[in-house]
Amino acid sequence: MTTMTKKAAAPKFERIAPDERRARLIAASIACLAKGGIQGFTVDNICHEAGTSRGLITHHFGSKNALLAAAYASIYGKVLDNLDRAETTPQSIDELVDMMFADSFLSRDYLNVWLALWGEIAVNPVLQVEHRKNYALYRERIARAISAFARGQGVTVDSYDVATIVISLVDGLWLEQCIDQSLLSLDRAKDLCRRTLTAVLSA
Amino acid sequence: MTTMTKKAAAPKFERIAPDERRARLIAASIACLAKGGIQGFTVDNICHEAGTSRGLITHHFGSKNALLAAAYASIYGKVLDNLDRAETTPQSIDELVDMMFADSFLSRDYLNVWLALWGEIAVNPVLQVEHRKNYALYRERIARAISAFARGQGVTVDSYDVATIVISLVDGLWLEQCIDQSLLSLDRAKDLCRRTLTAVLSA
DNA sequence: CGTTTTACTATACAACCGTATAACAGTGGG
DNA sequence: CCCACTGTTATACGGTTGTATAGTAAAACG
Repeated sequence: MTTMTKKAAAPKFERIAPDERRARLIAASIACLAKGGIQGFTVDNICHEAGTSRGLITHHFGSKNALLAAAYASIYGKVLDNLDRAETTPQSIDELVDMMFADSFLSRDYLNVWLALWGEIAVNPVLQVEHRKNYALYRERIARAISAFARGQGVTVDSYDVATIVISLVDGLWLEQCIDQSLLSLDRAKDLCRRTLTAVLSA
Repeated sequence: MTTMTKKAAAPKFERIAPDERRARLIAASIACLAKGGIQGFTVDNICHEAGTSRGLITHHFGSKNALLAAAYASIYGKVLDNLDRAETTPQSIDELVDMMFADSFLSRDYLNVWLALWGEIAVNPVLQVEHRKNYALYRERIARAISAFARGQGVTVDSYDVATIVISLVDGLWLEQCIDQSLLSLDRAKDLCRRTLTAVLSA
């Protein structure tokens, strides 16, 4: 009664464009994955993190699993975008290494998300499809950069092999740093990567 | 009535030594992790896989999480044992590589277990402790093998750096093979590892 | 053979899981 | 200004979660 004056009656919820809402739910999903791994990826957690009610996941994505796939696509998309945005072909080993680690600035939380997703990919067909698509693009780009760089140096390499080595190495280093950050700093990881790349490319 | 003859009255359950029962529950846990990742690691799944009732996990381990830690310890213990059992110091790059991949014969299922556990380590303090302990021992042993091998070749290296590189590379290669087995065969993984090791050790 | 111990089963429990459903409310078109 | 549309909430649902509890049964000990 007391507040019953006709004063614009504060809206009971925020109504925003579907795309924007989807983006927020994806962001919340990533936050949940970072905090609690795949087990933290629950409807309750996500919607609480996003500040919405539980119904929106179904409404905007159809299912929780579809949201997971969308989140994965979003993350990988950002990585690929960063790779595309990177200027030209790397002119030095250092630039090549920086390119490989361009996304790791996103901190430990971000790495935990990858780890959580990787564990799920192996047992989740929908994620598997999403992964395959993106990984192929990723390796393609890394291989191209390596190929261009090697050509500039007058060296010939099987760029796909080298790309696989470097990607695996970086993933492995991330893994270690992510699991126990006292073992490895970003600088040391870059250093080890540089060292390996130098050796492999000059062999 | 018909079967009411006093014929030793088949026992209603199998009563075995606690150690043996724990081992079986751990084996069942690993099977569940392989099949469904960390989300497949549930009391119901594990006990059904082990052929027991649900009460035994609490009885023998105290909690599900303690069982998970025990399973991780068991897996890592097997890896370390295999490493110890390996003859002497590797005499060639090939032997070194074989040593690194000695456990991967345990197939894709086995790799899925690692992946599931890795994703959990980052967010599970109990697993984190277990991991740190075992990883230190693992790297120690790999570094020692590399050091001994390098000495035999008359090369001097920072064996810990090289160990970190190799372990990361192998983990990364496992990762890829595990996520999408169409990308990488064991032979090719070994080959890439051999190539990297050769390059790094001769630099 | 009777007693004690404890491995084991069965069940109960509250909390949480993902999704389906219905009602509500903000927005744009007429 | 009213209506249709749909983004949003609230709730209900059956099923599953991990653990605590109570009772059963098998083996060990005297």
